[in-house]
Amino acid sequence: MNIDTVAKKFDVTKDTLRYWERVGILPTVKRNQSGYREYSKYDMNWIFYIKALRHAGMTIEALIEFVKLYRDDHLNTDVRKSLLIEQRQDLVDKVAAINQTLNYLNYKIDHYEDHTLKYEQEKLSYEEEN
Amino acid sequence: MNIDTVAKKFDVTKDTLRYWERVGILPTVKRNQSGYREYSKYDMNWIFYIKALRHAGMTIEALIEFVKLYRDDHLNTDVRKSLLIEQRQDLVDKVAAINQTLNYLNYKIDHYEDHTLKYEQEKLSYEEEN
DNA sequence: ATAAACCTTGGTGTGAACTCCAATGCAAAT
DNA sequence: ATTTGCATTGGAGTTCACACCAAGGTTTAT
Repeated sequence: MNIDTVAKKFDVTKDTLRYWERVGILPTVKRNQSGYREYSKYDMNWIFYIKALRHAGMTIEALIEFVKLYRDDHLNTDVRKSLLIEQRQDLVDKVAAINQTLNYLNYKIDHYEDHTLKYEQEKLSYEEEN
Repeated sequence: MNIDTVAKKFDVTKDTLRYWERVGILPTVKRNQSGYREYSKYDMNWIFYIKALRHAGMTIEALIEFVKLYRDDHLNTDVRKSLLIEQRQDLVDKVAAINQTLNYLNYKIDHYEDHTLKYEQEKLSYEEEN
């Protein structure tokens, strides 16, 4: 598949695909005889995955670190698997953080009419030590 | 509370606090007789909230929109409450998106040893149409 | 065979969200 | 009273993650 087709398939720009490859979070894509990129299924799996992780808020920097390790041929499947587990933990943490904000919002919404309570709640929301 | 204390309390830089105020997502902070900012409890509630929403991926742009509406004195509590509910929905959507990526990761991890299956799964993960 | 429509690269530009800096004023310490 | 330190502002600089552009080669259409 050529770059334009892939870009449309995954709803990213061609520039983004070239950028991701250039900084090393996409593998080096095979070229045809005239130098055009030919994306394989393997490449597209990475595109799918990277797009999802970017969408979840992972930085390019973090992804570079991850794929550098992940694609290291010296690693066995166990180590690689544990990298995935680490990555999963990052996402779980992210969800937990957002859920905390959601709790805060839920409380605010539920007690909106009661302004005294609201004040007390907001006080509690970030002051645990005192 | 002065700017340095507040910055440390919420783990943001002083520059960021001034920036947030300048673009309008923090209320105009009261000054003491020598022009120094004096943060109130009310201000700090906003700092807490904005930090959480930024952390959850809300853009400054979106926050400007939100607070402009929210702080509009002409609004009654019902409208303001519905703004919070909208905001909550945004976060719920965000969590849902990350959870989808988590499902993908979970599958990858669970079937890591079986490379054939892995390939099939990755194929399925983004190809629903065909 | 010429034009239109792709692809390539290297490099520059852009917008968001800070981050830093210089000049200046106030405040606390010695 | 002078040094040290923290505050202020306006404005310039930085980083991230692309987006855009020009110059050139290739493929497809007419």
